[in-house]
Amino acid sequence: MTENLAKPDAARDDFDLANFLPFLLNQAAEESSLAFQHVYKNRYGMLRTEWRVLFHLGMYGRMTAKQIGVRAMIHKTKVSRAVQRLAERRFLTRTRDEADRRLEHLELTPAGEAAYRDLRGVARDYDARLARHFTSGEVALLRSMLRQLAGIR
Amino acid sequence: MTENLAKPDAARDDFDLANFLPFLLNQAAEESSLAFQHVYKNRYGMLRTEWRVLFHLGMYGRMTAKQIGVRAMIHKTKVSRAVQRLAERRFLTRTRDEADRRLEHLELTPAGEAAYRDLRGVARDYDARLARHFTSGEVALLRSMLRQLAGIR
DNA sequence: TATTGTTAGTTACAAAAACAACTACTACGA
DNA sequence: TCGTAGTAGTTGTTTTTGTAACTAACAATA
Repeated sequence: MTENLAKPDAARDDFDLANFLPFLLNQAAEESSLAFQHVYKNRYGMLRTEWRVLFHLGMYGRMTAKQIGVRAMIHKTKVSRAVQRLAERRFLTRTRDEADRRLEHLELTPAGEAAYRDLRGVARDYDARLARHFTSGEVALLRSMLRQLAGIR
Repeated sequence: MTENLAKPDAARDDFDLANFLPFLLNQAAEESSLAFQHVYKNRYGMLRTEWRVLFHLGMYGRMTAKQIGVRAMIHKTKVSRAVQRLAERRFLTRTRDEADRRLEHLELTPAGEAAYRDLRGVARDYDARLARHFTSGEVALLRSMLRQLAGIR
């Protein structure tokens, strides 16, 4: 092997991508979501936005697409398409508001509730499994820092 | 406003999506990447995978697409397309290895180096700005936990 | 030197996301 | 009550991804 090849073991400067917070956050988010993603995808054929919409309806009950979008910081286009797909699969019902006909109230069907409860259980276990690698104080700090970084507060 | 609407301020059960680690990680990753994303996108027309490839070449010097993929945990298809686009824009050169003609050595052009140095500076400032919200101990712990969650180690 | 397996990288096609334009409806002011 | 502006939600079009199949080159071996 010639010697003018790069030595990929030593960075050429002091910048370390692996310590760059946006990069680290993305890697951690992707990796730590994989198995959960696998569950909602294979068990219910759901996409990322779909389980998020399902969870919002499951946690807070009936609300409009707009409300979901604002709370979950999801663009209305994505909410609209997620709602369509969830409605097709009979996970939720849409009811036109007669007082303000622009609004559509969304509500989980029994099937939707069942899926929500199932996935909620999976999520609880999943979260606990991730947290188990750290002390409870560390996890509390992590959540608080992430909330701050996300601007959720 | 009618009173039989959902009260979205109180969850109906004890599960809190906003504390679910994969969700929190995703939100934090998305939000905290937005402004940086804006820079590499608008200043150099780059996509996520492209700046990552650029950074790997910038940090470690000449290497093959395969090596980048393994190091950065990026699928070869994505690397291939990112390399194509970076080559079109003259940010890198591709040299066929004459000893093993399957291999292609990638190397930043002066323009690529300049873009890397510029973005590296942006990344440094950006990281410092994010870190400033916390103590240095907190940030160190955060990075270490994220690395663990990402399986980077 | 065929044969089979493996590796590096590309390409084709389907799925999904992003962005913008659009419809239907409500609110408000002249 | 007409015009204008704003809101809720949908649809169409273009980019980007994801998946899998593909080509070209090397390696090992019979």
